[in-house]
Amino acid sequence: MTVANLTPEAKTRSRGRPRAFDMDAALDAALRVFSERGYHAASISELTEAMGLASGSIYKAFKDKRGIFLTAFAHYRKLGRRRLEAMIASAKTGREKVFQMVMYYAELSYGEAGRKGCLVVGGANDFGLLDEEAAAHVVTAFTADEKLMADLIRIGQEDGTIPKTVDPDAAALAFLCFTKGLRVIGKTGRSREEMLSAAEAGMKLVT
Amino acid sequence: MTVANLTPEAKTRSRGRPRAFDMDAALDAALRVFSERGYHAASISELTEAMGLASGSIYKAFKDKRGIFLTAFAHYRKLGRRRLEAMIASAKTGREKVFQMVMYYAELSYGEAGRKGCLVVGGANDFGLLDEEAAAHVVTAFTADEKLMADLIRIGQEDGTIPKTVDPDAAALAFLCFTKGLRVIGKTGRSREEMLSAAEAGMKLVT
DNA sequence: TTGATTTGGAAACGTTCGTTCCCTAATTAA
DNA sequence: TTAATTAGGGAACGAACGTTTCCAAATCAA
Repeated sequence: MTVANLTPEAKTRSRGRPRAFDMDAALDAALRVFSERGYHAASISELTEAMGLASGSIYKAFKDKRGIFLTAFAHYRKLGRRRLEAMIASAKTGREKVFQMVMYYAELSYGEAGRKGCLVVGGANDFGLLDEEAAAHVVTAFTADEKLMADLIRIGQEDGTIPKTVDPDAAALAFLCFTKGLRVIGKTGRSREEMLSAAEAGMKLVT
Repeated sequence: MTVANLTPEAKTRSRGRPRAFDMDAALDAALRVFSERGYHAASISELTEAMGLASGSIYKAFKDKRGIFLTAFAHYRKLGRRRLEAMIASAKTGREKVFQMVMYYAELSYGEAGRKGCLVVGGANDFGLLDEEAAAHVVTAFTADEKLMADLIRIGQEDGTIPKTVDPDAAALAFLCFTKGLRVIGKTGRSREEMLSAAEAGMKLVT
């Protein structure tokens, strides 16, 4: 959003009063509100309080409530993807990578993180009919996850840790459902042990 | 709600003007609004229009918006459970019963029904923090599903169609996540073929 | 220094929300 | 018939919502 200009004078400070707040911290706060309360139940008052900004400032930085959400959503995806890829990179075989991905979601699906919930899953629920654009962002997020999982499965099939009889696309979609379902159930307050044993059971999908 | 009295004069009509609208039809309409829009985004105006009732009448029949939701929620559960049990009853072996249960959700997870979404999944998203009572109803619904699935798995283990090596509780929770995840992904508009192949892949959970 | 530009913040705005009130209609009990 | 009771419906209400406006503060360009 900042530094979009790539011409020679790119990094020069823009004119006018400089932004005083930390954008990432503000988005983290917005994220928290949106995922705990959902898009519609999150009010501007809650957002201003959590972000530590007056409504006028927010409306200058983002154009409206939807803009706050969409920006926070992109921020959320970026952070999540980074963490997920780090976990996957730590695994050696394809099967282990798949397991790490499942574990990533399982670890987010209990306790406080579980109760906060997933912004993408919440978005799928909040933008069913109207707002095609927001819904498209949700689809993009799901599709990226699904494709990543399919790639990991194929890696496993090449290194021999996953049977060639598995249909990578069908299994990837099944995993997508499974991991997003973990996040749904996680909102209802399950224990770490339950979620981890469900994750282990889920690995049967690549058998 | 009506006919709660079981004393001798049970079935006598209550005093005052009798209810003119069809309660089940009204709840069906409320259901549609709530699952398409979510609890918070569903306005009383939308509900009155869909239910064909004035706001005054609604507030007399249910005490408030929350009351409409809770009643519609119970109605939804009753209908769903009935359909689900019918499908399960049509299957002979435990494994086939599990498959029918998975198929039940897969068939609800594409096209129009998919876009409408699941009221229980939606409820899990809409009542995260506040409203402990509503959240408890969601937990009850999930738990019932999970228990039913665990029972079906045990049936399969007794009739020999599901390996005894499967942990029924872990697998049931995994199936719960998987089927609720189907409903989440179903909101984004997948094809019947995709969902059915995901359902088939999901059956690996009882392997 | 001056002017242009942008941010920060608080107050104010119009709208819509959930809810209540009140009057009329329909039914039972006496 | 009359009184009591409950449902139906629409108008009205206060509150909260998302948004806009306006002014002071901070920075850059000249």
